[in-house]
Amino acid sequence: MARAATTTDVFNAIAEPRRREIIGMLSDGREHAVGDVVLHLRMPQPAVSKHLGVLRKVGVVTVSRRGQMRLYRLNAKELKPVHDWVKVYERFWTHQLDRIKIRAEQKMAERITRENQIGRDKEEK
Amino acid sequence: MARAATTTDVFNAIAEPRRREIIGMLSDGREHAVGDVVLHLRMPQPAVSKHLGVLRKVGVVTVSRRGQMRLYRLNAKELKPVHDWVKVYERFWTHQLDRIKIRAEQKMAERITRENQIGRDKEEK
DNA sequence: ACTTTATATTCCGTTATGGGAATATGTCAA
DNA sequence: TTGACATATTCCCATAACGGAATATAAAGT
Repeated sequence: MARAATTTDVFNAIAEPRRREIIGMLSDGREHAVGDVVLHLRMPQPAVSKHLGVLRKVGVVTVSRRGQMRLYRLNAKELKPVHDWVKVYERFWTHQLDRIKIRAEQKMAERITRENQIGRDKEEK
Repeated sequence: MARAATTTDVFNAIAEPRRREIIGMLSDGREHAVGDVVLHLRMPQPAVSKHLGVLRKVGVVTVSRRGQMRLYRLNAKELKPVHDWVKVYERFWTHQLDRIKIRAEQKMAERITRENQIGRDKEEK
């Protein structure tokens, strides 16, 4: 196997900086035509279409037609898995207090590890 | 050009499910030997070493040596960019109130778009 | 019917990816 | 030193990624 397809999950989809830019442009919650994105982000049209295609397959955007244009809209709830996943690590950089707690836990854990190690050493003797 | 290297930024690094698993295992803030990861996540050792290598290059983990083993520790603050980025979209799925507000904004935006469209149609006549 | 206009799709080339297997490096222990 | 152990690195493979250019589709306008 090679790499997992980008159309597989959201994490892969947002790995592309340009796709994140597109998402950012859609973050106003409004519909945007492909041409808008091309203009604002100054990307070649085929690139935009492709990236939007990826985002659509993952569900991060939805499409609707209006005349000859296609209007893309952000479906942000599909980003929730990313948020949920990374939220777990928030405590590592917020709140001095948490940081102290984490430190304490680490020290404790290390001590136990050390003691276990010593215990094992003795047994092996 | 192909894709940006995974070792380039965090978003690419966490795109790999297995790497997310490894990060998850390190989320206790303690040091873990490569062998621990191999055992707990049941991945072949070279795979683990490679993934840890990627995470280290991005700065998500740090290494230290203890005897013949290398102890990896999570450096979670490197995940903050991801958190910051995705936090922007939190409002889309939390709080009924926000959702209503967003809806209202959308309707309003659509009306304006529609009116502009009509305006343009008239001018072009 | 023909021509713009808007968007999608296809083809191609280069490059990186992740897995597996084998091998290298480095450390401890007898 | 020799050998067991822990981890890293290398090589090869199949795959898919992006970008660019060209082309296809499709809707509107004249």
